[in-house]
Amino acid sequence: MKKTALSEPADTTSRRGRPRSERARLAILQAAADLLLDQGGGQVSMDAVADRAGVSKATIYRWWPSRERLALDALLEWLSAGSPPRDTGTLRGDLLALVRPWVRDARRRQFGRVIAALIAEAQSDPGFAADYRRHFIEQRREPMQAAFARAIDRGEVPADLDIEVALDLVYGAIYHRILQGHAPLTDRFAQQVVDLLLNGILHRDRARGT
Amino acid sequence: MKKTALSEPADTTSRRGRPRSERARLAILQAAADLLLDQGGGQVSMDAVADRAGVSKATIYRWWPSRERLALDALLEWLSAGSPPRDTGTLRGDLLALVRPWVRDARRRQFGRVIAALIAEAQSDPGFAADYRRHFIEQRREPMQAAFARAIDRGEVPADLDIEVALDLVYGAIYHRILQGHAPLTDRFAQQVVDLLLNGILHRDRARGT
Amino acid sequence: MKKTALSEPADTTSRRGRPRSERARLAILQAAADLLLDQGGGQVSMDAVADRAGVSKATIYRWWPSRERLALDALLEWLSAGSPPRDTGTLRGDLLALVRPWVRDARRRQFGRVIAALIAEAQSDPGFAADYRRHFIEQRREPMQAAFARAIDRGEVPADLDIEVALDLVYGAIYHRILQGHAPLTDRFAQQVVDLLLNGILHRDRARGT
Amino acid sequence: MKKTALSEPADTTSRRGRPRSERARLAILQAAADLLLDQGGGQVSMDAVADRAGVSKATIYRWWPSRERLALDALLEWLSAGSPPRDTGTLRGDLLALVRPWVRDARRRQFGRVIAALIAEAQSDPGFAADYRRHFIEQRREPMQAAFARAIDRGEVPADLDIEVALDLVYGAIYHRILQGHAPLTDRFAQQVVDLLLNGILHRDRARGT
DNA sequence: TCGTAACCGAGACGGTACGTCTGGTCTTTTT
DNA sequence: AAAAAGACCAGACGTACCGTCTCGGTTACGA
Repeated sequence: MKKTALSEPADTTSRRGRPRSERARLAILQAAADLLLDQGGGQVSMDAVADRAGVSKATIYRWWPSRERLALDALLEWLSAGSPPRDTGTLRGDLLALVRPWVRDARRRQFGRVIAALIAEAQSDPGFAADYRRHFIEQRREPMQAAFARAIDRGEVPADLDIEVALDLVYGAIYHRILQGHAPLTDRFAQQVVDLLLNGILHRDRARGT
Repeated sequence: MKKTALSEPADTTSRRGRPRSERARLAILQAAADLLLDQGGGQVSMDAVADRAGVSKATIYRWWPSRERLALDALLEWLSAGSPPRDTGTLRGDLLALVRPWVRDARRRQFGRVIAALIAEAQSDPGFAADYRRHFIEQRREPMQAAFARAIDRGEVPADLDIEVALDLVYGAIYHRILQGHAPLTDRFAQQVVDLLLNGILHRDRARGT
Repeated sequence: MKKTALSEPADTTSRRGRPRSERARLAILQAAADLLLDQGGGQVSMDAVADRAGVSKATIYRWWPSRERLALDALLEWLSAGSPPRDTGTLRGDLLALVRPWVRDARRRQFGRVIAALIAEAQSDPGFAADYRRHFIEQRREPMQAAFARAIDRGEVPADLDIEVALDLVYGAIYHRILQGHAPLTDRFAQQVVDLLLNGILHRDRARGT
Repeated sequence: MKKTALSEPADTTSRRGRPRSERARLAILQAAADLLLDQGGGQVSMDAVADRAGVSKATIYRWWPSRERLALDALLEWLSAGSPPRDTGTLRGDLLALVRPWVRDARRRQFGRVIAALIAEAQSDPGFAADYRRHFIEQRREPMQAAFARAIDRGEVPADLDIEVALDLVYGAIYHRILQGHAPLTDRFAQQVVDLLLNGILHRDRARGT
């Protein structure tokens, strides 16, 4: 299913009048995505999108309520080839399978800028925050929650583990590097994060390597 | 050390000309901090600050190159009562001593908005990003790095621990909750993060491979 | 012909998009004219005009490139009730018919200030100078040139008269009093100027009345 | 006597304290004159003069009350080599002797701009207007008034001639060309103005050459 | 001789206005 | 009905000067 977009006008079962131009819709999303990933979040002005898409500003505002909503939609369209979650048999395998593609996406062009702009907007627009969390955050947390649940079923981890906290450690660390940029975001880093979370950092009673 | 501000005129040993008005400086920082923490990052317009501080825009621009630099400076001034790092004797104690005050600061009024706005700006202004990291990120990482180093000295954790990754797990998790707002940021959460990092999440009882 | 204004959008045969608001145009010109003639040329700040007209500055700048262009346009609108040139049958009558209304206009409120400000601006803005001359200077010179031409046809003055110089004597004297203000600008003065120009100041050999 | 300047501090008979720096005074006047005649009247900002003269703004304001006063003073200093009025024996000779040097001065670099700016300022500053007229206008009218008086004594022109109007015709025409710039200001023009004024433009009974 | 009054440089300060830009809305004509 | 065009209001942006002020340092008179 392609259209998870936010631009649906409520219900659209009534079919009166001129139908919506698919050409315009795609041009707008494409222009927005280009601007997002080339110039960064701050450059997605409605004027710029309208200009680049050959579309009038009013047309954009008819379907998207704000710049950020459009940016989110464009980004979702662009990311939509999401990896289907896999069951590798071990928690470590599952986590790496989930984390690595995300790390690779996040390393792209101006991804940090885009995410940062979305987060910033989410701080002051509750409506947008809800959409953002649902489409961006929860969508990635859910498969990882399932992986943890499977690990509990397998007896790999204690049943009283607070899964939410564990998720925050994994995604938090990755987001931290994306946003703060104090150190590079590598595959090796992703692996280190997973291993540190699984094993902890304290010495064990008996010799146990990382 | 009090004045870590960004508005210092280099060195100022030459004392020619009218001296800078401390009154104006404080009024500006206060006004900026108020606006930041009351309305959120996006409301710190230069006009608003100038108006509220009873100061001319030109005076602000003489000392701060941009809105964001001013916001950062105001925030640093506001946070300046930093807790001096303590040595509690255990890594767990040290981490909690560092993390808890930060969590409490971060829970305040519109802190998330402010941080988010600063991060967003740092994405596209390298000069600002450098200042932001130096004054905001590194300043908090350093005492925690020292805590980890002490733990290694004590033999509490393996000497080959990658401290940077450990830091990212702790601060990343906290920042994640600050910014994404998907779950509350409590003292209990801070403790869970520390314990999970220290002990890992895997069962300990029996022999366990990686 | 009413609209000699400078704010015409070239040709505008294409009628796409929202049409220009005549209400805004008139409000701007009225506000500018009021400020011009009440406070004098220097007080026509764009902010003041925008404020008084209840219009955004951007709207003004869309149609007028500069404060001075706007001032000129407002003044032309205000003066537009121009006297149609008359043929009185004698050069003296024609000149007086042309000069007297101009003298009366020029005696109004802060006319000198306004003209002086326009002239000052014309010195350093060639584009504005062209408009200024075309709409302000030439518009008044042309009917007087015609009057002189008719006088030559009638044999009233020599055919080799340099009309331009004669015009400069008449209008120069009037402008001089407007701008320098060293003596009052009266109807009597206008008549003296005309008579002096017509008869010269040297004694005539034999009796010749004024 | 060289110093007709406006910057005299009242009376200055008390000679206490540091005497005024002649070096600074000259640097300021020179800088102002340079800016006036190179860039035109509008560019004589106090900051620019202070900068170019290597002097503090406060020093300028201590001796000159405003930008325009300084500009006038600088210009007078620059023009000071005034031609002493001559008696050539005929009115025509006297007028040409007075008008020609003035025309040559006026043709220089940015003279029009400078005069226009002074006139514009004089419209709204009565104090400045008085100085301007005294030093600029009257200074040039007086010798011409004397020339006309001599012509009346000689019986060259009627005793009831209104000299002020005659002066306005001559100077008005020249100023008109300086300020409006609709036609060049040549020596020939000056001569035409004088001759037209002397002889009038109407046909005479008998042949009389220009 | 030496205090002191006036000067000078530097430059920060509160202001005003500039001209530009973007966001979001509104009003037409065209499809 | 929807799209395209584009005018509109609102208001922040960063800059340039204004004229005032507070300094510290420097003359050169006059007690």
